[in-house]
Amino acid sequence: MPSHFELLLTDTATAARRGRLRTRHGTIETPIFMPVGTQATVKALTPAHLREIHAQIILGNTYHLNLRPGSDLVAKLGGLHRFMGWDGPILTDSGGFQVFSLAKLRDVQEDGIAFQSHLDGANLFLGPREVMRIQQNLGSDIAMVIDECPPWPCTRDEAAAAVARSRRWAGQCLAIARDTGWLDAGHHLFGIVQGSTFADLRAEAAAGLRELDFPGYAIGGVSVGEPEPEMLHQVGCTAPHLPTDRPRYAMGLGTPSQLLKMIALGVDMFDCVMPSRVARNGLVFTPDGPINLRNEKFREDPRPIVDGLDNYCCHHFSRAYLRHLHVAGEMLAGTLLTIHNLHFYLDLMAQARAHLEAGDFASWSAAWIKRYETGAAEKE
RNA sequence: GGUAGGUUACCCAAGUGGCCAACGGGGAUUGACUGUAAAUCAAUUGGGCUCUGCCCUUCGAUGGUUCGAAUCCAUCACCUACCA
Repeated sequence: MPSHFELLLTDTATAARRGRLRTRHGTIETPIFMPVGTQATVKALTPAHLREIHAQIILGNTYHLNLRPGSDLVAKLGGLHRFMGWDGPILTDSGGFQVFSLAKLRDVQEDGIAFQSHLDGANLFLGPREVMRIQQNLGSDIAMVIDECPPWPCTRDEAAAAVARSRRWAGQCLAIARDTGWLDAGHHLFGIVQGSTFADLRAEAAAGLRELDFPGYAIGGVSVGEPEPEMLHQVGCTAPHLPTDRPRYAMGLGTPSQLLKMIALGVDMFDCVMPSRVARNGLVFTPDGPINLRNEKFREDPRPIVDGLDNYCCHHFSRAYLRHLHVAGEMLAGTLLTIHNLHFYLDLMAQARAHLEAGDFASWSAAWIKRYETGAAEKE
């Protein structure tokens, strides 16, 4: 299979990579963070905002969009890009994670997963055939295979079963993508490595997917409640088993410092609801750690969240004003703080790319992480 | 001047003899948030401590009844409505 991924360089001191991925809607420079837009919107932002903070690619969600408004409707209206007014690349998650997050409404069967809609209780079924049809309807630039994402902790038998099932489903998804001309048309399909906390199962899962030859590979089954060291360990022992000439995507992660640590482990792509969700809850990121703008100490703080950071929020507004908006329940707070947090993440990735090119990624990253985790922001 | 009702913690507001430092809201303070059922959720909100409990001070003010009062009685202050 022709690769649309170009590995520009690999760091000498770490396993970090600088890459470039071509999609139907544009080229993505990696490492990259992808803002999450589950329901055909990155909550609180317009596509214009996303452009302004230099978002390269965003996420959508198969499960949610198929439930509402329905993928047939989206297809009828010209596909997800036109529907939501975003002409950049879109990656759609398959809904496998919803098996985990909506566990009470789930029944994992051999050829797919039976869900009960969290909206109205209607029965819904997602298998390889369904998720591929939905993602084709949506017109995803990068589709994800459907996988089984077991909770943490889980037994070795459960993890092994999830790996086997996920591998089988991955093969079926890939066959559909090939047979329908989806891949030839320039769309991508990523396989997902499961295996929970069992390194050998993850190696086995990676090998199995590698045989199938995917355009890209994701590390799944993380950010499901496990402690951070465990999460980093699993990412670290999965990445080396993935082909170097394909993009690697750690699903659902992470904090700013976690991102840098995972870049050093050889991961190229990330997505996480954290920056957008916590923004709406008043938490914002700074180079000195996160701060909770709701805190009384920011009541009269005239400074921007991050002095000198080049985004609309930091250019125009004080912490005192942003705190006021949030405390008063004004919806503009969600917009401005989301702009800041996502830009902070995207800017961090841009810095990482620059330092990879400059050859000083390791030292820069170590210093950045040290400053961030020292938590000077909280000690002011 | 008369009659009736009212005065509870930052605000609103339950509670009419012991299970009351006092329900419930709001506000405030703090925390959580990792492939989004989240503009959500949780804790705290009289003071002190040797803090899964104990002590002190509080329900307009003062005095009283009672083993025991936010709850009953008396007087006073203020608020509201109606009558003069």
